[in-house]
Amino acid sequence: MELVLSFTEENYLKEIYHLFQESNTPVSTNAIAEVMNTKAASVTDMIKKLSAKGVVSYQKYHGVKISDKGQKAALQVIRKHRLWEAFLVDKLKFNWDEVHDVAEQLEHIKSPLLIKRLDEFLGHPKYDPHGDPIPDENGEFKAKPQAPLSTVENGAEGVVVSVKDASASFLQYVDKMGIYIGAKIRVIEKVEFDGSLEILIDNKRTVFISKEVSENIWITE
Amino acid sequence: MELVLSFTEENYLKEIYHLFQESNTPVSTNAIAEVMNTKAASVTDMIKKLSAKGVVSYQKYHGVKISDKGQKAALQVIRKHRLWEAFLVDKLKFNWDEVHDVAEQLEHIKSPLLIKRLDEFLGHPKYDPHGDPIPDENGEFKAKPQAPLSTVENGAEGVVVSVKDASASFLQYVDKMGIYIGAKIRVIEKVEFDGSLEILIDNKRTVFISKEVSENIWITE
DNA sequence: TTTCATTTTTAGACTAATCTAAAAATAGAA
DNA sequence: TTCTATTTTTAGATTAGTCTAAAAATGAAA
Ligand SMILES: [Mn+2]
Ligand SMILES: [Mn+2]
Ligand SMILES: [Mn+2]
Ligand SMILES: [Mn+2]
Repeated sequence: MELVLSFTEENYLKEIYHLFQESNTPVSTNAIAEVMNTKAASVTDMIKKLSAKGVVSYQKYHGVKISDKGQKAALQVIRKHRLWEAFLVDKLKFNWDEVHDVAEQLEHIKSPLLIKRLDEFLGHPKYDPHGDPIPDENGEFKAKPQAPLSTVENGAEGVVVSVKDASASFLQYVDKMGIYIGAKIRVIEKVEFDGSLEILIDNKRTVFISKEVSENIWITE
Repeated sequence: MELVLSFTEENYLKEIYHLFQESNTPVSTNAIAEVMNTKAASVTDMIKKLSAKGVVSYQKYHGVKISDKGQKAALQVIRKHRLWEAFLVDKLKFNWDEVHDVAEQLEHIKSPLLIKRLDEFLGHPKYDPHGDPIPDENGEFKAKPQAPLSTVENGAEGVVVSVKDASASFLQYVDKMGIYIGAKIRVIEKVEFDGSLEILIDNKRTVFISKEVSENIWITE
């Protein structure tokens, strides 16, 4: 009765976990197709397989919910992804924009001993290079209280805690702006019209960022 | 025109490389089936694919030879396998009998930067935990001159350079006998009847090993 | 409460990797 | 040189994951 998921099943489950976390309501077939870069028909097939394995519950035409069993499995994949990202940055001197694609591969390596030892080798890190929390062996984690820059008030101040887009293009842009995990940000002005922001970084540099960018940079409350 | 091999194609090619090295004659379908734990019919199918990609040359009914292109590709997989084994032992404190299965997975991770950095992180190791040489980025490597214990004369002496079986059961047995890479071995007596050996390890301990075991332990000449 | 745009599922095909069973080719013994 | 045991290939299925096109269900507007 041991749960074994394929490479592909793990990827679907991980995305379903994230989507379910965001809304706490059943996840639609189309939403999954979107993030997985596949077609709705493929998603329907996969959902049936995941449902048969008990990691999601599925009501035809009404989307999927992740089960406790599925949640546990998803969190172990996420744990591996983030531990590997930490390894790549801390030990192999990768930049934070170079790690995601490699971690997408490494997260599927099956070896409990490897993850245990990697975690020890890294000193049990609590956060990955993007500020995301690393679940422990039981799937437990604690995210720092945080809010997207896009929702804070004029004049508000905080420290960058995490970034929510791991794409190389986004992270390289963030680098160029002088923004990093731990940077001190003050919102100078929020433009009503388009939601763009003028911000002061580390009391030194003023930059303008779009609403879209500000939604992906989260600071302490 | 860039060569892309699937996970499975890489595994076939690696084994074809090893088999071709051993004999320097065309490798038979059955020989491949044996080491790949598949059936001859599956091998024939795969050989056609590898041939279409130019990594092997194939004469129907007369076996396959690996091409230069194939050799290069195989050596890069072998390089990754051995680098990961070195990482697991040197950094994550794995025993030498615990690394092979994990390395079988890790060797397929696609990221030139990862391998470059891993190699640097490990200090450009020349040999893996089993004494096998690690090819460099150009596929070049130098194995130490060595011969299997089974072929040396009575009274011969040497230092263990490598072991040729990476299975956990073999390596654990080798451990128990007190044999390791670097151990000094003297052949006390070779039994004509079954080829078994009585050997002295590090001038301290005398043990008996079968012919089969002695074929997998290689010492300096 | 009916209509219809949108979403979801089904049907049928395709590719990669595998299998079994049968046919074909090879090579060594007679 | 012929026979035949063995090896190899082909034929036809199967499974996982994907697709397109068509059918079915949903739900919100009229
Ligand atoms: Mn990531
Ligand atoms: Mn991350
Ligand atoms: Mn190995
Ligand atoms: Mn090895």
